[in-house]
Amino acid sequence: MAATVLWVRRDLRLRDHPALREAAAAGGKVLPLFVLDPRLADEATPRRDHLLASLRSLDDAIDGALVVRRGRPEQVVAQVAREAGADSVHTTAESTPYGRARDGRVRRRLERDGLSLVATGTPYAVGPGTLLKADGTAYQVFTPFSRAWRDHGWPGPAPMPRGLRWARTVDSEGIPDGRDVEGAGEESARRRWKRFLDQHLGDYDAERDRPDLDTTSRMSVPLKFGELHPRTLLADIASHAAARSQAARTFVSELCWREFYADVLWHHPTSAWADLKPALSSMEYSEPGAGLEAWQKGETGYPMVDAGMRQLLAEGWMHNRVRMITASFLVKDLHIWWPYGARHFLAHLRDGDIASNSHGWQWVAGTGTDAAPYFRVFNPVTQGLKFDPDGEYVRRWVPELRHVSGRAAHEPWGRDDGYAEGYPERIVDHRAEREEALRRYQAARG
DNA sequence: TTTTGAGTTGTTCGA
DNA sequence: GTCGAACAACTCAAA
Repeated sequence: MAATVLWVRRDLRLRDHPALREAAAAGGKVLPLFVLDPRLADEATPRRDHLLASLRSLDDAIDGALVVRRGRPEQVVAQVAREAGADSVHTTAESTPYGRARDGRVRRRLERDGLSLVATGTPYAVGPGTLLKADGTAYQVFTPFSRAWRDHGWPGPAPMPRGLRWARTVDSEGIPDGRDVEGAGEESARRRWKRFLDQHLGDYDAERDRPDLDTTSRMSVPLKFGELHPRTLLADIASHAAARSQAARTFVSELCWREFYADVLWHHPTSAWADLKPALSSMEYSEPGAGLEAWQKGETGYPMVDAGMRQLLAEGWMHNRVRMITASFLVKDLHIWWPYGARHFLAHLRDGDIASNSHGWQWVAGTGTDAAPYFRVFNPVTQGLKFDPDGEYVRRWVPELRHVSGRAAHEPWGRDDGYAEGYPERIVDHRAEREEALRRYQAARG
């Protein structure tokens, strides 16, 4: 019997995988294919490193059955389907502008050959575009969306298919060499998740905003690559002893933010790189220059900002609270248009997700759906004192400040013990730039 | 159909 | 130190 192709993309797992189940249900062997699209795969980024490591992990888990081919998806998928003698290609639906356009091209190409592309499931508990208000339009505000999302509910995790057999009839080009990445792959993600459930979920409400404590789940990366499905996480939380706690509700709410932003992008594809709301289109921005560069390197002279930006470069990850602080600094202290910052984040984040990244930025910049009010300007010092109360996070990432003990590390200036030691002076005065930001927003609104 | 009130991850100021 | 008000505007759902 002919094989069925399972075209995997951001679903690099075996558990809770409805498209895999559908492919297996077709009756024949399943041929798992990953296409290295040169448009994405040639960029030397932390995300690519993670992708390759995760592919190796998946390939190991299925005894080397993964077929990896390089090229344009519409050509490669059709070619592999032909080689395998398949009459259908199964996949998990994608909802980003790039993914939708690509899948449309692949679908049309396959249909020309008399084959079908069958999309089952999405990387979300509730597929983007599913929830609409009573008047039939999309949600624009998080809270009503989250109520509708909870009320809608979701199915339990998909069981493993029975009698699954992998096809080994098509040659693979192999997975390109890449840096070894710690924690890539489904099993590793599951271990991290179990540890979070056992040790940290109960304190999530109290500790989630603390970048000095490594007690968040860090599930953004596994969710980005589909090493775990959010449905799995939601089911595990529902059966957890702390399921009814405020901590659990808060964690579920964070998952919902991810789903909300995917939904917004579904309805507004151009919001990936352009202001969602035209209200601030006349906003006066500063040209990115030395300020952008200092921000990117973590040399602004504001310890909390610099710690975050350096963590990003070193780890390919940044604590969510610090993402808001650093983003606010670029947009409101340096007055630089948010896509410059979003692009930098996306270039370095292992979890870089177009929907969450762009809309998180637009939330800070005040240009998005359900955006923060324009007068909400983060104070990098106050935020540091509040969420890194002992200065541990700052000292971890800004070694120049290691001799400044305690919370004083957030305000190293004006000291007579020579704090400088190579740490830059503040590139701007926050109080003055806050006023300038408010002035520009006022002018743009007028 | 229209009105009303709640919501939204912050900061600053002044009592 | 602590606390409430002010800082707008707009979406959404209930009344």
